[in-house]
Amino acid sequence: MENWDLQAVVRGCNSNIDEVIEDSQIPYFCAPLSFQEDNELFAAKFPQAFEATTTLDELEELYKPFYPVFQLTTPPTILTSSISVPQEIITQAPKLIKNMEESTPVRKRISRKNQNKRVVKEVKAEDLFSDVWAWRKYGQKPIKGSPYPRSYYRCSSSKGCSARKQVERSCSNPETFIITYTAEHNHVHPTRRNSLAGSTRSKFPSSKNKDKCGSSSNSPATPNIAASIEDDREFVESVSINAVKVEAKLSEQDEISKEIFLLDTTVNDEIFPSFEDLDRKLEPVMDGWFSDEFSDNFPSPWFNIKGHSNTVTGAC
DNA sequence: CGTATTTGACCGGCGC
DNA sequence: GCGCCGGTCAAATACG
Repeated sequence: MENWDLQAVVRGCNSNIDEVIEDSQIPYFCAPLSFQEDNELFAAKFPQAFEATTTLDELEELYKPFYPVFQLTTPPTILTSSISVPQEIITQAPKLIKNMEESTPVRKRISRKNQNKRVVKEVKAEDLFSDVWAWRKYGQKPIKGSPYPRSYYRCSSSKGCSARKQVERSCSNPETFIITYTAEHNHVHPTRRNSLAGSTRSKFPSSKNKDKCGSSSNSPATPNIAASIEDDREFVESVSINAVKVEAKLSEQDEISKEIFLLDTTVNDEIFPSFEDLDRKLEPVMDGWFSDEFSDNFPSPWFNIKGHSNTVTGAC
């Protein structure tokens, strides 16, 4: 435990918050946001993700056949898991994605000047993981003026995604956490999260472990290319699958929404369990922890939820 | 063994 | 120019 300057602690509290969004009821886990809410929230937080770029436009053109949802016709069509991806998509998407990566080279270090897109949220501990994105922790630093360290996460849903997330316990209200999102996701909502209950480490199925049915037609390219194609296929599928969800949510019919959401998880049941399963498994873990260890052990360890891939740990 | 997390080192921005 | 500080990297470690 470090000996922190109390004055600095007081001075540092919330000093850098550009915008605090009270969001104590993020409904991502089992009751996903309505599409409208979801989309508006996403657009508000990551406006750049909605800006058209040349390459994205090309991708959009490619994907158009897969999301009639965005030009919704009535009644909503319930797509089945037999969604197929045309060969031209499979062959062109990797090139476009590669072009996108080349046109926006990954920066080794993001200049702080470029971090103007910052969204700050203050959430309760139990809402820390109610996030549709998959995050991978890459650093933790003690912050001057705060008794709690700040954890740094990057989006692990997509390679090359520059989205970042910082999590730190609020020193003014230790029961809440301040989450700062920087940069934006360069991909659609993930079709999976790495927050699988019951397993500390998430298992993104590696490309080599994927089903061989869909890729059987692919010639035995080099492993890297094969993996890339598989990744791109997954990305394309995620677009169409999310389109199904979008359509369902726009229909404003809960039952249909549920069905289609279930369909989505069925399509991806190799990849991650349904949100219902996820919630069911997570519930006792979270309940037990927050009622016992969390209160008993705070603040040392100030926060440590084992068994969750979005684990935030730290010590003073 | 593969993948996620931890943690010390390093780098760049910024204020003095 | 120098030092502080926040953010990121990457090797080591942990874990299933």
